[in-house]
Amino acid sequence: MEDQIYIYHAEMCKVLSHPKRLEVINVLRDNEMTVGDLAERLHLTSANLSQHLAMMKERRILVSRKESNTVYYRVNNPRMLAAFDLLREILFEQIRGDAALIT
Amino acid sequence: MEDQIYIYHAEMCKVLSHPKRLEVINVLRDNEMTVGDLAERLHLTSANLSQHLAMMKERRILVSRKESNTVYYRVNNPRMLAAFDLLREILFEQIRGDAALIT
DNA sequence: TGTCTATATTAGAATATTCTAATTTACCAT
DNA sequence: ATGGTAAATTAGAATATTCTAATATAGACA
Repeated sequence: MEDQIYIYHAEMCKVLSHPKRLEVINVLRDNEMTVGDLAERLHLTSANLSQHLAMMKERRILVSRKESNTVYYRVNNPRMLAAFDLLREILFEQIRGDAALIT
Repeated sequence: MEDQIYIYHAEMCKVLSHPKRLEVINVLRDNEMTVGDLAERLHLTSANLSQHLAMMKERRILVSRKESNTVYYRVNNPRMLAAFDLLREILFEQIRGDAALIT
């Protein structure tokens, strides 16, 4: 069903609709990182971050690998970064437009 | 602040995180439409649709024009359609990958 | 003015999301 | 085995989102 695609699409957007989850994507843009390092970088508790990561992994935005005790996460698909960047550019364009109105 | 960009970005994604709002974007891809026609097409009450439209207009995903009694909505920026299409393609790619695993 | 039609707004109940704190699991080292 | 460390899971309170139903607004026209 066509409806189902909209539901998947919406679910994907929902995962992207949290500032910290977006920051995870951006920080993992070209490096994998451990949960601990990410938690420190984003100022999140590792419990809370684990929840965000699980959600992103479930939607296959991220993948992980385990090395002994620590888990490394990375972005699964570079096209997701392209989508991230495109939306961000649209936002910048809007903000630039607003600034121009004020001046 | 850099944080503020993530917040804006997340808010934009939140608006995109509802199947009916995504359907609005797709249906308005190359036509403007009245609230009534959209409501019928999407099987929504016009009250509920109005709420979705107001939200999308506030984030400038949509713009409207009024002609006497009726209001026409359209997509504000074609790049938003590009972002829509890109994410949708990533989803299709994922789903194709899943299907391949099953076969 | 009064009425009709199209859209918007508001209030509130049902549901979903988010964070914190506590517990659990997995793996390593002694 | 025991203890230590990294990450994941669970429960639950606080907050946010969504829909429905009722009301309000704006414009057309008799």
